[in-house]
Amino acid sequence: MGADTISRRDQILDIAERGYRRGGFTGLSYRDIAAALDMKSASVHYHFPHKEDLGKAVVERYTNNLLDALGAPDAAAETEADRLDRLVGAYRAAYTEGDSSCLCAVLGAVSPQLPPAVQEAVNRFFSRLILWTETALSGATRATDLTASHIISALQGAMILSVAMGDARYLEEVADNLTQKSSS
Amino acid sequence: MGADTISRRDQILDIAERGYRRGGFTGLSYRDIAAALDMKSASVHYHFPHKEDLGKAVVERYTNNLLDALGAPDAAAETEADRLDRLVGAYRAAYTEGDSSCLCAVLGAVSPQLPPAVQEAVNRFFSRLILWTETALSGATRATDLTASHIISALQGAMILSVAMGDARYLEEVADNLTQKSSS
DNA sequence: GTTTTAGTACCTATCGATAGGTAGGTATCA
DNA sequence: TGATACCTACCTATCGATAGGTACTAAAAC
Repeated sequence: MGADTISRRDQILDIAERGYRRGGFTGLSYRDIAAALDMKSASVHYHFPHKEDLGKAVVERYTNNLLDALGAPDAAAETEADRLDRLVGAYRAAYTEGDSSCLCAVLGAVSPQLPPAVQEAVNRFFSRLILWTETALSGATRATDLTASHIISALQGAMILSVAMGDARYLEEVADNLTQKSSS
Repeated sequence: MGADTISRRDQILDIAERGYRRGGFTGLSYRDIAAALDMKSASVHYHFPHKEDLGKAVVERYTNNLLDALGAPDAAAETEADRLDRLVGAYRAAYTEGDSSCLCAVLGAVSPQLPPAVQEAVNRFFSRLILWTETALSGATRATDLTASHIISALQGAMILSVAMGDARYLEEVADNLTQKSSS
């Protein structure tokens, strides 16, 4: 397959990511995915034999994409405020992309009910994101006195609030609040 | 039925609340509820004809219970810090009760996929909670400079983080952070 | 006082639909 | 030939919901 063509596997992951973010793990079936791609559900099984495989792959890809987008948490040429801006920007972008919640908030909220591999992948998402944030904010410039847990919680919660209320302003307000704190 | 006996209707609501908080709206079936109460699913339909009816009733009861527990947001004999403590305490208690997320965060995260009446009830939960918080913090003593949206977002997000990570410390940390801010 | 009615609260049986998954098959290509 | 990537057909299981039924009770009607 060409470099410019999205593989079928990635197409499935795209649909699944969007579907899980909108409706949760049980809210999207293999048949839904198949229909969206004009194929049959057995073919989805070909790429991902069990739903747990798919869920895990979706979360891992989402995790890697986010951390790639965030970049290094300790690059010498930037401030903590720069990094915090990038984190907040990633959340804004994720909301804008589909008016939906963060994948791992949706899944994490019902974590104990998830298949084990998916649960572990969600756990790793948060561990890595919190570590990134702690590292990003551990420099000398004290961009904010809020902890990494607090920032991630606020962003995740604000995203859900905006989805629940159908209004981006809640996330915007919290995002501004977090980044303006870094200016004060 | 006696005042000390829980009605069948309330038993169903209890099971549904717990089930939805743990597994989301699609994660709990009428048959699950029936099995938990040693009855048949048609009997659940007797009390709540459609799943939408049940979802709405669960959210409304949850909303009323929380706001009752929070009490008046503007009683003269207390400080803003008292009220913030009460809000944070309610979240702590909710987590402790079942190691699960806030009902309306779980539902709100996938709000557009919910039946309309459930979605509206979730919307009303957040509207009322934010209004309560704004009112509680609108006195002269400036207990915190965080907005109501920020506080609710942080608490909701932290609760989900604790569920996802299987560790109460995340919620504890954010809760302490919010209430210690009010002391400074 | 007895019978009828209406309401409550459950049940059995069933429907159509959906869901994860499997076995066996076909077509293509290197 | 083997690998890849799809398909048909089917399985078991589950789900929201419905129709018709039973049992009980209190109140109304006779």
